Amino acid sequence: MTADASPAHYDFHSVERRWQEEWAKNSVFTVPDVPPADRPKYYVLEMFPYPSGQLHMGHVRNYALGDVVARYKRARGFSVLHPMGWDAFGLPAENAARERGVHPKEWTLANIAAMRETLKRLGFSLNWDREIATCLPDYYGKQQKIFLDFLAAGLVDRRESWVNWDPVDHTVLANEQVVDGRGWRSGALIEKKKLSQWFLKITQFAPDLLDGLKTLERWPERVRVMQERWIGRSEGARLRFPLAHPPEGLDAELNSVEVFTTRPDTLFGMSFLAIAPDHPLAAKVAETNADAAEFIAECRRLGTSVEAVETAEKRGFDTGLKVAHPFLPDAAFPVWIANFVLMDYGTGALFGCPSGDQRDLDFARKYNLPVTPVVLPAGETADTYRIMDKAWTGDGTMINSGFLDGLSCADARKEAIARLEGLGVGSGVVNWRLRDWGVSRQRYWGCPIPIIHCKSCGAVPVPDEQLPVELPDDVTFDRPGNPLDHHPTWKHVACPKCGKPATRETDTFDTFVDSSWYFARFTAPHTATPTNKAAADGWLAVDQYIGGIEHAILHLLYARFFTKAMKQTGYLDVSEPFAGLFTQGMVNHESYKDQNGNWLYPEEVERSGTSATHRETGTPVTIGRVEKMSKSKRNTVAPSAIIDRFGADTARWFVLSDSPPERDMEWTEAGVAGAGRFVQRLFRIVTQVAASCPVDAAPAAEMPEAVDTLRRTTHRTIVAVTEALEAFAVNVAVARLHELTSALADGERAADQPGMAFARREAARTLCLLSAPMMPHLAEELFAIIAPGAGMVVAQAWPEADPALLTVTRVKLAVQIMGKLRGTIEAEPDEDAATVIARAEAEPNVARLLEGQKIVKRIHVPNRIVNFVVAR
RNA sequence: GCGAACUUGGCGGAAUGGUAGACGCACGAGACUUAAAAUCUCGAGUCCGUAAGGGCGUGCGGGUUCGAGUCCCGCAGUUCGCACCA
Repeated sequence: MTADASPAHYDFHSVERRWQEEWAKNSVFTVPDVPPADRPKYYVLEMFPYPSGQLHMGHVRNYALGDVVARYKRARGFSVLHPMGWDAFGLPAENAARERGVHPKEWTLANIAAMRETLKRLGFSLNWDREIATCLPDYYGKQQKIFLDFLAAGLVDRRESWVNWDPVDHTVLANEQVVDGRGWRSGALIEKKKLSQWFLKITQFAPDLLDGLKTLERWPERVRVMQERWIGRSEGARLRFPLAHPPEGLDAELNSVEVFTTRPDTLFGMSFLAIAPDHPLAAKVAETNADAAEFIAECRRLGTSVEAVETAEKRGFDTGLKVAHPFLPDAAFPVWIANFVLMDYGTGALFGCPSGDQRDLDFARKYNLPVTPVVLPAGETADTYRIMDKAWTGDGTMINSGFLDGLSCADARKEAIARLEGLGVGSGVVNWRLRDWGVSRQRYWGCPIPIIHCKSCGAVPVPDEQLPVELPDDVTFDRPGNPLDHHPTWKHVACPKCGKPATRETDTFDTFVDSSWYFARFTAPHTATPTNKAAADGWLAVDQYIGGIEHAILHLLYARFFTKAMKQTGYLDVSEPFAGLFTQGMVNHESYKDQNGNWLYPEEVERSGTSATHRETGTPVTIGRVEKMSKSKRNTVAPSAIIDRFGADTARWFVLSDSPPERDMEWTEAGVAGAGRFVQRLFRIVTQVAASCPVDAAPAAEMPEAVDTLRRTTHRTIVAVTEALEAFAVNVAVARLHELTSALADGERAADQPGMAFARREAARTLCLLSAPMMPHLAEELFAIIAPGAGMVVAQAWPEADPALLTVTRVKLAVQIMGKLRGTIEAEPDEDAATVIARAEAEPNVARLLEGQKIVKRIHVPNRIVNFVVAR
């Protein structure tokens, strides 16, 4: 499809390029680092992309939506910061290096260039001077500085931690890279291995991160709920169970087992103590007990696969050890190693109360451990109450519980904690599910952790003047493991403290670190320090953040943590990075398969009605599900190809048109084509108006009906589109613009009436201004034609509706009998009730149906409805 | 298992408790054309009826109300998130 030369055809290629150049030439989207004081600021940010090589439709939707907000707010008089950058570190670059021999840096920078090109063709109102790429030393060097400041502030820790180790690739894998217990790439059986790792102490901020959620009113409720659960605050008690007969040579630390419980009220129902397979005491037992060692090894193998966790039955190993009970001096309870106890939560040990916890009950039944009911539900009697196969987790009255008998569960919890504290063996505590954030990755393509390991001085921070610690370019990927480790010289340096030979840390940061502060860097991307305080304080928080729901937990939580930690270290002054969050839906597409079951690209398929055939071979094609665009299903549509065929405005208009932005949308050929037709139609109509209605056309004092109707539609549309955009209902705004377009086209029929030329120009001009956030190029082009000399659309204020044209002159009311519609009548606005009701009663169809009925009630809702209630 | 969201024509969807289906896509009829494309006009929830009009309609069952897509209770289905959290 090529643009033809006829004047009625809109040549989007040249027009779009021209306006993009015009905007760039005039730097219209440039804002200073410190927001100007004369206008309110507005910071719009979309989640920056990973430079995979090609922009996809999800990006187009995300950025089109952000651009609507940015351009709208600009028109409303805000000074808008709208930057773009690249989340440029990460594994795919290393994979490309290993598979195709391209250097990760080259690969990444080439991808960025390609994607930047496509983004620019889409005409987004981005401040390109602020572009950043996380893989450049200018960015990651500042990140190293922040890390060292966090370290000095006590927000960083180095400790041993379990990782998924791939023994073939010599690398650590993320949980999602372990499939069925094997490495996703090598297929090797994954081992659990302990490595020294750097941790960011996000748990220090757990209460702040939880409380902060309450202030995030413009976040989706479900995201807040997900984060709340992830942080996982719970109240309970910690207490120690001393070992009755500690084995010889046991560390004092292991003489007792510490347990966390939310149910200290049920302590008298205890029948065993269970520890995690990774618990230090389990390891101690395994030293001398081969069976225990075998059991632990088995648990670890199972632990790696997700399905195994789902279906694994509760299994345990009796260590033979016994513990004493703080409230029952005469009793002793067995210590089991159990596969359902998590080392990561609480203390890695629990006391089992089978009557009050389903897991404990299942475990007790399996191993014939005693079950003592301690909570009596209302309506049961102690003598006859038995626990069968369901534990009672609800409220009730304490029984079989010594000094707690007769208390409610809540009172018993308080009393139990008081007693534990009195005995000095435990206390009430708040426990958090949130764990510290391990940020070490054994990879090349990431931000180097700025630490030097010295045999005498330990882990020494790289001095500020030696920052950034740059990645060496001369690396090879011809053998497994981390290239930084194999590099002949890079890691060998002098210790900054003592000057003796030492080695650099060869781990790099988790890439989530890179994206945890980029929004702050955008406020002053060229400053020598990580942030410029005045810029950061001036622009932050981000007023509207837009991205996919897949980042609901990790990215958003880490960014919130970084903001609080950066506040503590003096980099900025806000507590929350994103005041408003919008999560947009995915872009889906039909998928296609040929007769042999191979996926086909949309452009290989010829659709006709409900069936499809292969474009070249003519063989039948199976139309599959509508699902997320993905390379593996080949159901992708490349934005650049769409821009080639239809132009940027059409692509943008379509992704904004039909579906509400928070929901998934389906990309269809017919849909884009329809959007393309609308672009052409608008162009035709507005150019026709410009040609036939004089520029100096004046409004008429007395407007004929058609003129009045068009002007009122114009002004009502201003209100409707404004409301829709404020509510993020872009699809509704699009619908209202369709309506105004049709009304404008209708105006031609009454072209000769007094004031119509003015009304049509007004409608056309308004249409340009209102559609500019969605179709900025077309809006500029048409505005230049319809409003010569008025300057660019990007320099115009958002239109204001004339209140005089928003009033209604006549209203149509529905007339109901018993709530059923029976007719409609017209009335003056706010006409008195008696007159309106009388007119309603006289409406022929209503009168007919009311014949012989007794009206018991007449309901009149002014300007809306009249409803007659009749006796039955 | 726990939690959340959603369910409206052939399709995407609209609708401060007040005329359900705006707007778009697909579809049908007509105009223009030698023809097609493009464009323009008109039509359309469904059933009965020539029509006027009427019955039924927002997943299912109940409730509140003069009036429910909208509020409340229960159920089903779909989707998403978390998942042995002591």
